[in-house]
Formats: sequence, C-alpha cells, structure tokens
Amino acid sequence: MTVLFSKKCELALQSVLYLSILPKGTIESADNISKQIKAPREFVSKILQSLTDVDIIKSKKGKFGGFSLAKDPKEIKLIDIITAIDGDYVFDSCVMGFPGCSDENPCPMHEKWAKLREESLQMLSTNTLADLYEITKRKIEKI
Amino acid sequence: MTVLFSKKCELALQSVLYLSILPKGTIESADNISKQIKAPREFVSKILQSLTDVDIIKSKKGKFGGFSLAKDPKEIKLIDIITAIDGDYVFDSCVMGFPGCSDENPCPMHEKWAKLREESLQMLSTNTLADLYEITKRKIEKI
DNA sequence: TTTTTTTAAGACAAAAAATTCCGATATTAG
DNA sequence: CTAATATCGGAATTTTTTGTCTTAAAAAAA
Repeated sequence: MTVLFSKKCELALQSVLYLSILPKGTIESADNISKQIKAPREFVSKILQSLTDVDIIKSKKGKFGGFSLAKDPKEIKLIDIITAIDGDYVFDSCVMGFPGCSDENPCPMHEKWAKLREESLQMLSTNTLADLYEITKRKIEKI
Repeated sequence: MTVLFSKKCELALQSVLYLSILPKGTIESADNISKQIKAPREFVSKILQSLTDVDIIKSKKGKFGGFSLAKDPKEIKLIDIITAIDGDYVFDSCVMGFPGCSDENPCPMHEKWAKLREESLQMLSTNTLADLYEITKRKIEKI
C-alpha cells in the first residue's frame, strides 16, 4: 500500500488546518489538537515541534502554553507544510523509481507524469490556509 | 519522505516493462531481470510471483525457466500492475488522511485533488505496455 | 535416473517509519 | 517560592516495509 504523503505529513496538514480556523492568535495545546484530529498526542506533539522549527507555527511552554500559527493564514501555503515534513522529494523523484530519470533520459512515464506533477505542485503552491478556510471549518466541525 | 508507489510496485513496473521490450515469448529468469533493473534478486522474485497470481506474467520452473508476459503488451495497462501490488487504495483514499472524506463531506483539498486523481487514473488506465515500447526500450538500454 | 537449474513458499532478518516514554526546562497561577 | 501544566529533546519501542535464507518442487539435460 502506498500514500502520497507520509502519515506525519497528513497529521501536520490536519493540525495546521485546525489551527487556521481558530480565532486569530489562539494558543491550542498539543493535547487538544491531537484530540481534535484523533491522533496520538505524543506523535502530534513531535510533528508540531518540527513545524515550529520552520516558522509555520510557534510554541509557548508552560501553563496555558501550546501552539499557534506563526503567521497569517494567507501567508501559509500547503506546499510549505509538505516540504517541511516530507521534503521536496515527492516532486522531483522518478515515479517508477528508475535511476537517472530526467527530461533527457526519461522513464516510460516521465513525460505523461510531468504534467500531473506540475499541476499538483501548482495547486499546492497557490493554495493557502486562508483559501481553504470555509471548507476546512465545515470538515473539522463534522469530525 | 514519501512516495506515490511502494518500492515493490516500482520494481514490478520496471520488471514488467523490461519483459515487454524482449522478443515476444522470451522467458527471462528472475536472476537476469533483477540484474537488469539492479534490484535484489530474491525480492524481485517475490514480486514476480505475485504478478503471476494475477495473470500479468507467467512463470516456468526448471532449467531455462523464468518469467514471461502472460498476454500481449497492448493488453496490459499500467494500472493493472499497480493495483496488483499496491491495491487501489491510492486512488480512493483521502490525500490528507481525513476520515470519511467524500464528495458530500470533503476534506479541504478534496475537490482540487479530485481532478488530479482523475487525470492520473485516466493516464494509468489508458496506457498499455505497448504504448510505452519505444521509450521503455531507450531507457532500459541506457541503464 | 541423477544432476542441475529455476520457480514456489514460507520463515526469518534488517531497515525504515510510526509511535511512545521520560527527564529536563519553561511558564504561569496561587 | 511552589505546584501544576506545557513544550523540548532524545532514547526506546512497535509496526510496516523491505530484503534474505532455506527447503521443496518442477523441468530439462546428461
């Protein structure tokens, strides 16, 4: 079985999306976030830590501490979260795992896949948390 | 890090593609195939076994035994190989890992992703080994 | 028939990814 | 200051995926 993004990355996206629908500046604990997205707390906590390192969210220790967005939702693109966790490997490695796959020495899928890869990258690079606000809110409320 | 297809699936695609450029009916040993695609022999062997189960390739035991395509290259679609190894999970699970993601209760990426998912599926369902013959040959020869 | 070569099958081992645990440190309330 | 609550950082554990080994069975050649 196979996945586009790692589990870590999925939970990162879910966590940050959740933070993005809370009133601006809200500090939410890892415990609350993990409950909301129904994922193991310690694991979510670890993921959130790596997101603070790249300045997508910020953290506050101690009582009433937790995590909050480090910038405005319209400044955070989906691709930022993805590359922070999974790297940009997804978008520049060969789909079929062939060595040395490039425009000059393409694998059998290369050309046909290039278009899809480009479109995905485009989609993830243009959409910000702000763009997804309404639909995120609706989804989170239904979980 | 993350990948679209599992390693198994990548090697399955490479192996079958390799078989498809050999003269019709050629029987190639797991040993030769693994050397060609530079992958561990026993592992490739395992993968080839599962492909024989779904009738994409056929096997022959004993001296001069090995594997060969079970049908004409234009009868074998890429998607057949992928679902045989990775299942159809890739194309009907939520990109963000949200539970119960559907058209009625979509995740934030759902709609935008649907188009890409559909196009990928389309591409993998319409292309057969025969369609990729020339480019496969060129690639394999350069490995 | 015996030997050699190759797949089949399943147990086993190693590596990677996911998940948990724990001790340290920071922050705030009382 | 002390107690309570959080994050932080790193080690430890579990699970999944990848890869190996070993033995059996089939096929062809000697």
